[in-house]
Amino acid sequence: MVGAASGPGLREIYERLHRAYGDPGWWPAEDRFEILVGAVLTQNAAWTNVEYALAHLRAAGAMDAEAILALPQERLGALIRPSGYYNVKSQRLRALCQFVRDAGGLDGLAAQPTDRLRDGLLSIKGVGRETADDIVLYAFDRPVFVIDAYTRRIFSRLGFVAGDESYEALRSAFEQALDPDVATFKAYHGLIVTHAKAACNKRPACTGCALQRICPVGRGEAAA
DNA sequence: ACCCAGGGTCATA
DNA sequence: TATGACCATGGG
Repeated sequence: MVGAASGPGLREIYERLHRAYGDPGWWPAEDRFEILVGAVLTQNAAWTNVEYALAHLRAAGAMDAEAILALPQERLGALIRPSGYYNVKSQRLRALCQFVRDAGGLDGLAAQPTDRLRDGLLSIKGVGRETADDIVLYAFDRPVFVIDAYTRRIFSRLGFVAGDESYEALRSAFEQALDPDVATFKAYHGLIVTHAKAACNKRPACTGCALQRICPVGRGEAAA
């Protein structure tokens, strides 16, 4: 599964990234509920745009499930407009808030075992695997490894995975290759995104980047 | 003007 | 299972 035939392991990749970028400070949020909202709003959207939307919700006093459920759909859409897909995402936010309410609030969710929590989140229309795992890891501090497009791209170029595995297969592989430490999982995903933005998502090849010789290069280009 | 971003759903085959 | 269309804004 995961693991190049030779060379550094997942743990050493993490060390290199951490050495280069420090603690990425993920997930940036003022409180736990904001992580749930941000996880939905950031779907296929730039985080800077999500910040505008989050600021609007805070300013409107709508940073909690009941307040959001009390908003007219159109009003909610207007508040989150900068994060894109506002018609879709306003419905997804409502569904998420309804789920939180039905579970007895965030404390009710926090009392659930990880599998039940994750399955519950996945049952929400508009919450897929990555969004659910963002929430489970960053808002509820459970050791699940978040897989995203960057993770696939970087680690397939590094030769750790083929890249076309199912989400669950990939998640399972990462979780079993690492000690189940929540703080490490949180930082690791943040570091992957930080690195992708800093180097591996750009052309030409990133000279002197954190992963050095094993660093992947730009999209669609062969490794040096 | 074009490309993309911290995805997910739905219809179709 | 696996493609493709669709959703929409702001920054490079």
